[in-house]
Amino acid sequence: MTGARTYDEGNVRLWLRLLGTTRVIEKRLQRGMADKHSTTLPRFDVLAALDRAGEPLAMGALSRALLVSNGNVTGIVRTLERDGHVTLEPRASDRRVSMVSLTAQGAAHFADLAAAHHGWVDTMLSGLAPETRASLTADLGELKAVLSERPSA
Amino acid sequence: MTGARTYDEGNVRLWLRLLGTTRVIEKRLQRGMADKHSTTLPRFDVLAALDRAGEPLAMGALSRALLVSNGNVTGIVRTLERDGHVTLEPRASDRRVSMVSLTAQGAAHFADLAAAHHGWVDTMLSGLAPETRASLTADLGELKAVLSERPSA
DNA sequence: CCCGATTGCTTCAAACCTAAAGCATTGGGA
DNA sequence: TCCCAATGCTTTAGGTTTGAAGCAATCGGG
Repeated sequence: MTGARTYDEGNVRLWLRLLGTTRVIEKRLQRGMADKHSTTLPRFDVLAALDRAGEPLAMGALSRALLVSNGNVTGIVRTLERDGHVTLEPRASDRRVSMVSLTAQGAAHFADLAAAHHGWVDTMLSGLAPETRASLTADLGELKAVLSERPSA
Repeated sequence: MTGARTYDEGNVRLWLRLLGTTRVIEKRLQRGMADKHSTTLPRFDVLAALDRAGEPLAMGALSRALLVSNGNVTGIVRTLERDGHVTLEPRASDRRVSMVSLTAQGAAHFADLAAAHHGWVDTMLSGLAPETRASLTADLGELKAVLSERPSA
């Protein structure tokens, strides 16, 4: 006998598969960013958030959008600023707030990165059967909803 | 007109969902490990690999099992050794190799962590419909196979 | 108006992570 | 036997990440 379980083994199996596949894809993207464009995924994520917003964002808005800590964004934005991809300026109406803007150079850089990123993702996932891709996308949407309903585990 | 696409938008959408759900779960587990057990996921991963193997593992075997760099394992194992959870010893037949063993304390510690970890995962995923869980698990298996077929993007 | 709480961000210590360089050991060919 | 390439690990520099402490600016009650 294996004794009474206090948890369902199937859920752990699902989690390990989710984690495993995500890590493999993420490592390949990370490697591509480093090898072909001398940058990193976190920097790409910040540029993507700014591009998506279409307007300057506060540091706090960035950290909420990316699900990372405030201090983390400070460091990443600092290197992006050093490399000329973004500029920082206090908001006139509240000087505590630092607004981050994409420069023309940053926007052009991001366009390159996004094209490469999308191409890599497409290459990696294109071997998947269309119906598998559809059901994965739908099921992950359901999972996301389940996770939202129970915010704190 | 949007012009000819060189990639399929649906693949990127799937990737973003995969990444988003994985990050949410991972952050909660990370938080739980820190708050309830004063440890981290990478440390847990190393202990899990040793427990799973059931015998001492070389540093290189650990880094391959965890998909992380060699130097990374060096650092994590160093802190685990400092805290008395593992011991390090050169292999007699080849002194270049460092064998990592779980101590009794490390094994007991891991048992606690594993129970908590499985409980958290079970709680987070238990809201999922059984058939959704089954199809997710199966589809992720297919995705994993697809990724294995094309090792380098 | 004033002062204490709040808010937005930065700094800090500790840990994680990688690629590249370095060190020690091993093994194979001349 | 000797040497040198290959192997296993560690070190290093640079970047990512967090939580907590700290600083500056703002806001609100008295």
